[in-house]
Amino acid sequence: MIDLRALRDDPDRLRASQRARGEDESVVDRLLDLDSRHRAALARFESLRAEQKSVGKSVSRASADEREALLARAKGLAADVKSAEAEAEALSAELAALLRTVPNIVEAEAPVGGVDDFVVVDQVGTPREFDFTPRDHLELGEMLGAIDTDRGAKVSGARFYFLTGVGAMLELGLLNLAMQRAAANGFTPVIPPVLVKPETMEGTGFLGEHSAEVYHLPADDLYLVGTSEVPLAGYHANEILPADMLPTRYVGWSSCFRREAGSYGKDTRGIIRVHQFNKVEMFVYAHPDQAHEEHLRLLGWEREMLDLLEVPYRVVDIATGDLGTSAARKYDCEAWVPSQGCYRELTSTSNCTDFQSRRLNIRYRDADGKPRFAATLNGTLATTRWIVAILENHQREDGSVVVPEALRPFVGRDVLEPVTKK
RNA sequence: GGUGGAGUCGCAUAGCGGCCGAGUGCGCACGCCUCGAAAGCGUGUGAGGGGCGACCCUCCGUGGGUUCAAAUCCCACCUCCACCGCCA
Repeated sequence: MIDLRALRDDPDRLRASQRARGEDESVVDRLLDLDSRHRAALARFESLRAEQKSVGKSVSRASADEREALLARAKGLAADVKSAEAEAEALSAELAALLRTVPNIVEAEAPVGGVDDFVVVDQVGTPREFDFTPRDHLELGEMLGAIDTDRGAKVSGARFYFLTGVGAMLELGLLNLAMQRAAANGFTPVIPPVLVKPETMEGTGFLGEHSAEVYHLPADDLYLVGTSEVPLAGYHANEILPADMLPTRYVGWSSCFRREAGSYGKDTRGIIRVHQFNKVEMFVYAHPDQAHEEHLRLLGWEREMLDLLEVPYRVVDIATGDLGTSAARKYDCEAWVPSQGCYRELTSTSNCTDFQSRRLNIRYRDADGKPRFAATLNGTLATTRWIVAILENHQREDGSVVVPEALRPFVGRDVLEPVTKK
């Protein structure tokens, strides 16, 4: 949620942001209009209410003969107050509803444009030259006895899979390495709930344009999270954090659930795009003035992980039109996938500034003792999808896969050997 | 799932439907006292919102209701505690 008072002072800032996102600019004037009507209604209600209170008080002190008249007046006022309050509340609800549809204001430095207008910030490593035809991750996974999508489909349906044997070990190793690195960097490890209440899901901004992506359990009115960003953002909801607590860094490990609605026919093979996967996610509560620097630090930690896994990747500055609702700026790291001959997203780090904090009411006490909204940031340290990049980039002609050095202690072996020839 | 109890301004507690429209203790901050400290004394001490301002409004788990007036009465829900049952 954006800051209404800041909007009053500088409406052009939101206009520019909406333009950059390719979103409706007229919302600015509708907001300003609703806001002033709301404040007028509120003033009306408040003065009537003040009068009602003072008249009400005088009722008890009044003599018997004054009483009748006062009571009549008080009754009249009660009715007026009720309708004035209803009017103010209606406008307030309308304003809040409109405000909820407005995405975060983008960082001025973010590249402007759509999905394809990202800027490549850096490129690390070069795609490997194969002197044989590289296999894709699913073929490798099946040879290694690591990935079983047939049985995944049998048991749970399309976009589900089993990780078995070295596949399971590889995933655990990857996630453990990520947790271990994050802990070493000062993050507090967290295993959060993966079912959350509506207000938590709403607060993180996932029930807007992405609501079709989210699993909902109607019997309990709970949502399955698509990332541990959701419970980690809710963790400090409705709290005022002491100033010296910032930045507070958490690293969450959770299963993630996504409906992948509307992606029929896209990435149907293997485990690139699935309904359930595991993810290690960094989540930081920061001082708004330090959010940008913290964002770059998160990117740095993501790159450290990718470096450890020895896969070629590039860093991409996402364009304004492709930013999520809550993000003011977003960097993705994309790893080279040999079988596809292109880079695919492995990490994503967003600076949500105080957008989520406003919705979730997450504050900190500033130096002057006043509560202010904190900034929130998130970034990926490992996901199931990384297995794709690891298998494909480190494969050998016979279908075996060399385990990256850093992963070996966690996986327990140097090379994954095929269990079946194909 | 059942029965009983409880949810008040950081913590702990008080609170007859209006006259305290939230009191007291602790904690905290500042001041006095002191060579310095402790103790003692004094003052202050929540959040959100509106108004140029004086000020005003909202919030006593949440949401409804009764009333001129509700922390206080009624209804529903949520959470916590205790015990019982069921499952592991």
